[in-house]
Amino acid sequence: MARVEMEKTYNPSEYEDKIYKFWLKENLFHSEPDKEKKPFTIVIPPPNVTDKLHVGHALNNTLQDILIRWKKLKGYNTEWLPGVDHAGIATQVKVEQMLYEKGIKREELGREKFLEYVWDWKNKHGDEIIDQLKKLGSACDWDREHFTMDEELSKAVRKAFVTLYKEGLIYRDNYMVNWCPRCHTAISDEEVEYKEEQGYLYYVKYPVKNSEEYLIVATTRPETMYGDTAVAVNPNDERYAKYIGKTVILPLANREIPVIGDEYVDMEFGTGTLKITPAHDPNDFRIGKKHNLDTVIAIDTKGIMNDTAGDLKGLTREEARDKTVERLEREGYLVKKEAYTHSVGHCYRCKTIIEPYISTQWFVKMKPLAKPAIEAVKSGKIKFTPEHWTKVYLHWMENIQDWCISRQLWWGHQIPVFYCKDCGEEIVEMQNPKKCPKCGSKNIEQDPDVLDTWFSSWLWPFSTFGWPEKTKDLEYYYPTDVLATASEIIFFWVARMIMAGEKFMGEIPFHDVYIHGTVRDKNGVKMSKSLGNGIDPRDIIGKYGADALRFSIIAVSGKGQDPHIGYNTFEIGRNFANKVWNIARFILLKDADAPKVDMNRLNDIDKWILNEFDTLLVRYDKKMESFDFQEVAMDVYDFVWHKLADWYVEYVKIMNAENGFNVALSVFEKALILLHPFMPFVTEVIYKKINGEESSIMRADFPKTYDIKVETDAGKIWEMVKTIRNLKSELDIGIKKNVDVVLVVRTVPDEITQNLMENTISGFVNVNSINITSDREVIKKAICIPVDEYEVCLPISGNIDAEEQIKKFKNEIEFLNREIEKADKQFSNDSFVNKAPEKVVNALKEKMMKYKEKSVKLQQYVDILKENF
RNA sequence: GGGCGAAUAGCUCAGAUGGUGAGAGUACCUGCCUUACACGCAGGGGGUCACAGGUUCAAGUCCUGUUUCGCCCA
Repeated sequence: MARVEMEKTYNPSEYEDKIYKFWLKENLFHSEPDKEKKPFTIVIPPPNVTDKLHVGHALNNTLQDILIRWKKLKGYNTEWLPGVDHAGIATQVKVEQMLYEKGIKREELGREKFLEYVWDWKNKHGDEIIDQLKKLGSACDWDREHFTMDEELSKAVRKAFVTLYKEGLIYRDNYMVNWCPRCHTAISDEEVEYKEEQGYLYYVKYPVKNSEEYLIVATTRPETMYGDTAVAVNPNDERYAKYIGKTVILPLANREIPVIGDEYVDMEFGTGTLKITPAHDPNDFRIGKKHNLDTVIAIDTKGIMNDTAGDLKGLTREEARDKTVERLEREGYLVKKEAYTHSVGHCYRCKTIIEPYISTQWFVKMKPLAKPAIEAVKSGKIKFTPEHWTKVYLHWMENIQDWCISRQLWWGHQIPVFYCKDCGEEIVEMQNPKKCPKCGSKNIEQDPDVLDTWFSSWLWPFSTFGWPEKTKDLEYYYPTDVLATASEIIFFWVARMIMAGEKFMGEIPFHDVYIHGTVRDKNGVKMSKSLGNGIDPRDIIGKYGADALRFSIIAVSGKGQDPHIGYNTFEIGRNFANKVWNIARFILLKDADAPKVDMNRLNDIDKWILNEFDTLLVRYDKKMESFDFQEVAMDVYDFVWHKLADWYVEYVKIMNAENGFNVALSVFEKALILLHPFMPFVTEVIYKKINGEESSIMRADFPKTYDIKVETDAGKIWEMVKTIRNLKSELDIGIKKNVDVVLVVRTVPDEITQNLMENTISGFVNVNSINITSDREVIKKAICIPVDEYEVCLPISGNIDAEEQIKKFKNEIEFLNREIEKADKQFSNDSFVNKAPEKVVNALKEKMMKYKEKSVKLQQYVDILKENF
């Protein structure tokens, strides 16, 4: 093989784009159904089309890429299907803002024209996150990239809607929903974020009609009082039961409302009397229905007070609250206000405070859908990792509420329901109706609302493979294998996908759900745009390289733990990539040739590194199967850096071992393959340097073990080297100064071992001479340290700090004796000897024998030091 | 209010089914630009494993409680 010239440090930006283009050119990410091969399939959690890559995406996609690349090396037909979702609210808001800056309102444009603008925006900006995924090195099958608004996927959405509608699982109802006054649409329960907020509990007098008495209600939202239609008390409450059936006067509005009894009222809370505002509170809504109360809307869809609020009309909710409190106080109705912390719902997209609002919306009945999805997890068909998420999933599923799927937006899948304006018929079919099937009228109108984006995302694992058509792809790739995502969307998406899979495919969508942590900054705060504490992955890739980003983030992400990340975190990966690069640089300077490893010429050191590799390899697959990526990454790191580079390559260099170079290259190349899923770029660059520009590590065979199966002396040799280095340092002998070394051992080993020991040790440390002897007299004129059955001795001529050495030895002896004493106690304890596994008892016995031996030797050294120095 | 997770070296994190001087990376100290690498090499210091009980021959690891932090649900 030709000698290869390489730069001193690895420069990722010089290679990464080129390598990615090569992979694309060679079509290495693409998969076609192939009955001869087993598929391994992942569908990407589709990022939002308006998104930009953040470190959380980097973690999420690195994990998926690791799985895909590993399985590909293992010989699977891998398919990683990418794409983005249309993000109804977020995208519409973005485009509205853009138009607003140009002075255009969406209402002026009309639906069709507006949607043209949205598509235009999507085509211009929608690829940003896709480009970033490519920068990361993601081995996505771009030929199968999908978008939730594609014609194909839109058809799937319609099929799902029509199916559920015909089965009575989708219904329309006038119901209280979470309304976002800013986005001007209903949102689902899951899209509401609750936050603790500091507010007040206002105590307000409601006078009882024809009496001097009054009831005091406590409320956090006095501005809603214009919509009150009752005051409720608990019928079991002795204080108030007598008022039930009476009438109170609503202050300011001067409206008469009844006092009702309902056990829902918490007697302990506030004063024990509750104002009921059915139009603006979900609990009140329920009570209102139960008691047939009037519904008075006081706040409109934009969060503005209406006529019922009298001259407060036109004010925002916040303004109205202040004004109302002011008036109540002035007119003597306000008893007091006290500070009160309560949980307030906000829109997850725009953070505006949600206004509960009664409106006509479309809902999905969830209970029947949840049943098989619960079973799928309970039976173990679907497994969550880490396991504790199972409970979270089941708890939510078992208490599931109906899903509000209509959104008052234009961007999205328009609800495929048509109304006959003449006879009122509702038409829901796969094809748009030309006339009313009931009365024949052509006066037909489609529901103006669109569906929740998640109503398309929940079909993602099969809609992307062609459902509802029975395609070859669907048959081959479904069910997919693993879904990797963050815990935030277990409800939004994971749970719903499982329901949809069971409902429409009759089969689970994946068998493993891997939940990774949320990326946080150095202070443990979740990274977010609004806080400005996020690190842009593009900066990291520019500065450190994609491999460094990937490796580092895996290295700090414990299974399911939230990683804390700062810029210097990425040095882990960058330094490692450089180390790998330099190992290659060193080995490839020689005419190394892995296939020419002469297995008959292996010495103990060679065998040692091959053994170490085998150990790594066995752990590797096991840990990958259980999603312990951090452990795998650190295992590979440890092997490559601290075994291969620090000892073996160093050995080959020092000894200029010819066969050793071949061994080094052989092991290194295999290690590269194991590292490839974590650091795809640098491993590919080096692989090409070894195997030629047209080769690809992605086509490599997964390594097999060497199966050497011999114990070697190599570990002892490394121990001796470290001991001598340490002694030189402690005795203030310069590291470069040559010393004489004597290895004392009861039985001198055979000549081959002797030579190996002498040559290797004298290579690793500077020595004049090195001798192996069974003559223990040596120790009398030397400083020694026991290493296994050997005593590593440096004969001492000059002055040494004997006191220091004596102290060190004494400490060690003390420790050893303490341990021996402890162990003796255990051995005399019957329950230990009887109950502990034999393996443990024997191991302890053996260890104590070594400890005793060592203790005796050290005591001898102390005596000698005292006498001679 | 209920549930879940975390608490191990200054910092970021590891520590299968309990088994015997608690590990890594960083940062720190001491030497080294030793022609693969200063994004490096060699040597070193640093931890009553949050706290209090308990189970056990044996607890960082299991149980109970407490504290602090984070998340989810209502």
